[in-house]
Amino acid sequence: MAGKRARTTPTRPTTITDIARVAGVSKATVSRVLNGVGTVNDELARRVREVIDELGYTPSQTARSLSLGISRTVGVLVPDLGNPMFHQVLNGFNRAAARDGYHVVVADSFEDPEREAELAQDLRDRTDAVALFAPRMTRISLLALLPRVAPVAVFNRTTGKNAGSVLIDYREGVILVARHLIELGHRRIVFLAGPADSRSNWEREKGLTDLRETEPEVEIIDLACGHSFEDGYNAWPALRETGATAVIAFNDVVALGLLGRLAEEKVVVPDQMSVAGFDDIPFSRYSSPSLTTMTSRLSEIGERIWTVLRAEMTADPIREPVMFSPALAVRRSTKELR
Amino acid sequence: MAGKRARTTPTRPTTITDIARVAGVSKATVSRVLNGVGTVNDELARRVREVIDELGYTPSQTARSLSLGISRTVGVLVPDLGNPMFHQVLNGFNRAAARDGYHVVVADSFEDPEREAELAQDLRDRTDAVALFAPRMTRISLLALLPRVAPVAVFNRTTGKNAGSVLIDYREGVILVARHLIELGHRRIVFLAGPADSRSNWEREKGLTDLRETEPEVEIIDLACGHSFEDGYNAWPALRETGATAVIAFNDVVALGLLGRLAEEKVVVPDQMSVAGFDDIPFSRYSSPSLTTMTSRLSEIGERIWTVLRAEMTADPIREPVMFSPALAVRRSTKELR
DNA sequence: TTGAAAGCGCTAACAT
DNA sequence: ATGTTAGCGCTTTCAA
Repeated sequence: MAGKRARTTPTRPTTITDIARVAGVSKATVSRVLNGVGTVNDELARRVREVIDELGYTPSQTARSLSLGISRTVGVLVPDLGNPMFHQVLNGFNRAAARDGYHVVVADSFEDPEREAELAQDLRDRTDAVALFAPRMTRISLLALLPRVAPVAVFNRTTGKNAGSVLIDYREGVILVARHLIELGHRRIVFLAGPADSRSNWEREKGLTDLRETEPEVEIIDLACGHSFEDGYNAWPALRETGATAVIAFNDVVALGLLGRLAEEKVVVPDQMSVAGFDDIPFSRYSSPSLTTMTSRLSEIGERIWTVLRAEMTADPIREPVMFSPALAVRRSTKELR
Repeated sequence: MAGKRARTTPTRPTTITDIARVAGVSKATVSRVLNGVGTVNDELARRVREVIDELGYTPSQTARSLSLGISRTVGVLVPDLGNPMFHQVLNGFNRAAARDGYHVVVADSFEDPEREAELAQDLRDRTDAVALFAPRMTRISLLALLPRVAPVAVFNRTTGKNAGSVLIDYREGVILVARHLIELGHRRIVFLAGPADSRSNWEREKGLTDLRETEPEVEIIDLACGHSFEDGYNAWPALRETGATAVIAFNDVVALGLLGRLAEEKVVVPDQMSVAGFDDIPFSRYSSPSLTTMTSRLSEIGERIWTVLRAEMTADPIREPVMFSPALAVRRSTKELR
């Protein structure tokens, strides 16, 4: 006889076998009781349930998943759980998944493109599908990863129809924001750029490039910045240099960081400087002044990502990119140039 | 012959058996190559790796976990991923777990106490251990859950030594904040209370009760509020009624929501009203004015939760509650009463 | 209605 | 150094 058990370490305390033994029935019966299938004699069922309660047994989802071939769980890879924008999306996603009886587990890659592929893979190897939220990895890596983790849906990245994708039209968004500023009379506008390698920054840049064509009298200045509060806070010296009267921040977090700095520097917003952001995170309503920003229905987007991911799990996936058009939320941080 | 396969639905495309077959070796050899154990002939190993690459194979973590009895993955249950405070902790936890070669998956209960037990259970049934972050469930439910999900560590809840626990000393924290305000000359202070059933709110209340004893000349008024931006924003009318000159918010999120409202109402902070928060979330540095708050080294706390959870997985757990003392971060939102 | 047993994909003990 | 095989905990087919 070869092949004893492999078990390196702890194994679960109570298994279905224990329940079966104590209740004096077969594992099959316990399984049937557990899953409510095949008519089981009431008396037997009762006894089984009693034993289960008594021993405090819960089935191993790992074994169950292996046996069934599915787990009814999906994974989401997020580059930065700290970004409120992702919560909103995650929220909608979670809700929609729950409606379909799916559990959601989240992994944070902490903005490390190197780890993303491995984490996505690992997540996928324990779940039925994965959603990648704006991964930082290069397009090459992304395209290489996609087939290995299918079914997969991607948020805010294009996939060349190699996976479902849901995107926010940042190009349109930045134009909306910029036009708003232009209508207010601003002629020298700074764009505080985000991570150079991110698609969402790239799209904003494209929108601005278009705009420079159609609005030649307006000066739109690019300033490298970043994506955090601190980046916004630190952007002030360079911003002042430009003599701009309005600024479009890469996102709300950056805008809010900048707002904090401007307050310290006694630069009055919006009187001396108009500031706009992107994403409409919850706090942007409560900052002082409240923040003009590009808004999109993030939680609806999350629900849509679920729909797309769900379709990926079926025979006919939705490969046409789903594009969401943003809108402008005008609040107190922008004002007519006097 | 009975018992065909169970498979309801998809099964993984390539398995270790495929690799073994194509490479012309046994599954054991493939496994050895995969895990770098037992000396495998270089030539064979090379061939195996080639086939693996070619077929784009990655091992099923589910099968691996079942066989090994462990997954080197732990779960974290969070009541609200939207609360920045949890990220900070999660951050430290993740980092520490990664150092020990563990993966972390997160589940969000969306503040629903009903779902917490089930989610925790499910999480546990796919991982080696779980960390419960300030669960909303009642103490009874918590104590009932603990043995069922062990190894388990709990953040910001007491467990009566039925599990490892790490706590922030909010009692001490609120006293620190209140004393600061008292020293500034404030004699009528409002506390915007959080969720009535949460331990962390309860602890703050206790601290204030103590304080009312030792500082009889100071009036500390309790106002039911909540934990969100909106709750803080909406607290204004009731707050004004009291005629207080200083306010301690349940947390930074509430304080920030209030700050937004005060700005709208043209109540100048800190000149007309001092405002303090709890948690020191990243944004509290950048608000205008920056927020005086109770700070604790959240990411260090996260690391400590990992240590405690790790110990729970061994023969001698750390059952003595680990208490973190908070400190005061004085910033611009509080000022001497003139 | 119930039980026996095969098999999900993997690991490791054992034999060679 | 490599292969054979039992077994991890579960589900489901098949037989009774």
